[in-house]
Amino acid sequence: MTEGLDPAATDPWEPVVAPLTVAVAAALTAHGAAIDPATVRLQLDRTGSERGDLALALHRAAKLAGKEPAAFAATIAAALGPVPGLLSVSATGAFLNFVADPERLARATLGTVFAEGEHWGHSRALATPVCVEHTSANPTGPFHVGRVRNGIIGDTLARVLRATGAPVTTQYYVDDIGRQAAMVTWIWSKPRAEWPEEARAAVAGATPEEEAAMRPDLRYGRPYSAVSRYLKSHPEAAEEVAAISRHLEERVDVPRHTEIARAVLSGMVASLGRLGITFDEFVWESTFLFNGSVEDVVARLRKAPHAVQEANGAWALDTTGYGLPKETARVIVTRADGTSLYAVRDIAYHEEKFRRFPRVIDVLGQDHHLHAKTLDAMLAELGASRRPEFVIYQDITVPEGGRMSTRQGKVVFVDDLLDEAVDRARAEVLKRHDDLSGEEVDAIARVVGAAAVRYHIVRVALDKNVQFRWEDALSFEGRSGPFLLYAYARASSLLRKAGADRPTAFDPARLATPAERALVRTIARFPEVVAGVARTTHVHALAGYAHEVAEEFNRFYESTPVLASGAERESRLALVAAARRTLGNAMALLGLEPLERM
RNA sequence: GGGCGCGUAGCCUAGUCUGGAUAGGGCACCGGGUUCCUAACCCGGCGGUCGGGGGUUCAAAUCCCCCCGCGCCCGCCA
Repeated sequence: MTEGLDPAATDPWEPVVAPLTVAVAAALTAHGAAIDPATVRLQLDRTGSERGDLALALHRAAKLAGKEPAAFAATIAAALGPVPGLLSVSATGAFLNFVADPERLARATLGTVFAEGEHWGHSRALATPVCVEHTSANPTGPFHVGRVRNGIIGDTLARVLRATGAPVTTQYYVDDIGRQAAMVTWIWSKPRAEWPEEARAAVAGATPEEEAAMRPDLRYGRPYSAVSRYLKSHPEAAEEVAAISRHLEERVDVPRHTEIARAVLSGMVASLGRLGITFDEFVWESTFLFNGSVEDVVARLRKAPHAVQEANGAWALDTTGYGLPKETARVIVTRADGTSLYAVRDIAYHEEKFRRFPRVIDVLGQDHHLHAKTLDAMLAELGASRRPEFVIYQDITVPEGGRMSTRQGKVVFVDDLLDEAVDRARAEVLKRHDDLSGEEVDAIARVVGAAAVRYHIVRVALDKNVQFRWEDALSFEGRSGPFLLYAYARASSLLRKAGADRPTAFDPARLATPAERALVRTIARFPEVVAGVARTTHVHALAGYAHEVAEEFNRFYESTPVLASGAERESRLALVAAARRTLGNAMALLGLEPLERM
């Protein structure tokens, strides 16, 4: 679809910005401030205001030229002849303000939107294949909201990278041999009568039939916290779990282990599916143990320049030279008994990734930050030529303090949140419609509920803790997922009523009201936003942009008649179609399903 | 104790990388708007020592230093 198109040409602002930066750089250079166009572009303020669409501060350039700033700005403004795409240039104090030609921008913007359709906003800037690993929670029970932030960030990032031309493979790394998975197997392979009292209590109340009907992650996950607590005070039981772990590592058959792990994972994945999160591949940690690659990594690490053997026979790596804090510089490679640790197995996994992908991105919670640095140091020690890029996000915290924790009972499960969101959405739908079937109502409620939850989590910057509060997570107003869906549905309704699904004929001169022009300017920024998110991994910026588009569309909608308008009707319908397309494409990148009506 | 991240109105949040002109939104609260295209909306109002102090600069929410608060990490767990 976009074949043959110059990637830069798909950004409607580009035909304005490119000649402008060249012209300004030339004027500055001619007046004693030698600055190249690239620097001008970087310093150009594109936020837009009532003063203009673009602005440039000239204080530094004035200093360079040895002139008084305001006078210098006036000189430059006067020196700039007509610039293609610009309506006016003015100097205010030491600032230069530029107003883009709105008709030209409207023509370029709507034209590009219609030409590119579902690829509008996308580019082919990043051609390098990339593996995005995210979520990777242990198969021990249902997802809580804290865990799912990883999946929402990872899935959104994968969608954005695909939209910028990268072939993306998403992976979920399943730890099927560690202590956590062993705990689940340990309890479920015991007769119920031999379970610790607290574990029995955790599963009480369900008949065998009810239990069999439960989704596997819910079913097998119930005794997990009780078992975890029990093991802390019962070393003999902890030893049994450790034995299971060892057997797994030694490939001794552990009855039911794989069956349970797979079942639990299938339930967890179903839960993520409700949020639109899917994976291309599941990678089982055990494969690296069984195919000999862990053994190989261990052998190479023991011969590495900074390898040291402890008195008890354990092997470690001194990573002091890699910038890790002194206290954590000694990384254990193998235990005294010779068995491997998670960090070492993760190296085998990453070496495998790099054999297949030139670029590797890992989405990790902040609790794994040190692990990420350690992994990087160990890969360096092994002479790896490529390193993973880490996308680190902060935790979701709860009002009573600290992050969510299943074991401490400070937890909200994804399914419970989604169920509540869908229930509330259903009530909202029923308030407004009596013409829909039960299935239609349910279908809308499912989409709206999922959008509310997913948007609530992506909207916050990665490096910020998200405070979880039910009422905020379930908001259908203001800066929310349903707000986006609502604007989309309104636009869809207009086009439906006009009987024009794909209006493409428009006259830019007819889009002259402030609301129309503001909407065009916002739509035009979409490609830049997508490219920026791909570059920075700041997926929350996309959530913010989508809200802006919906907001501008709503303002336009409230202030401007479309169907009942006269000569402007066709052009306004085209603008509605462009807004709907932009919103739809942005929502697709955010993993939100559009609704034609709600 | 050491390390990483964060601190913006009653609450949540954008902007910090790349310093610029009155710090954008949302929730809550107050006041308006529907014989008209979906009021899950729009318009107006209220509300800000950008955690505190110092520094750099013509200019600091943004850069540097110190301090305070919060989250997390510092396992031969994962």
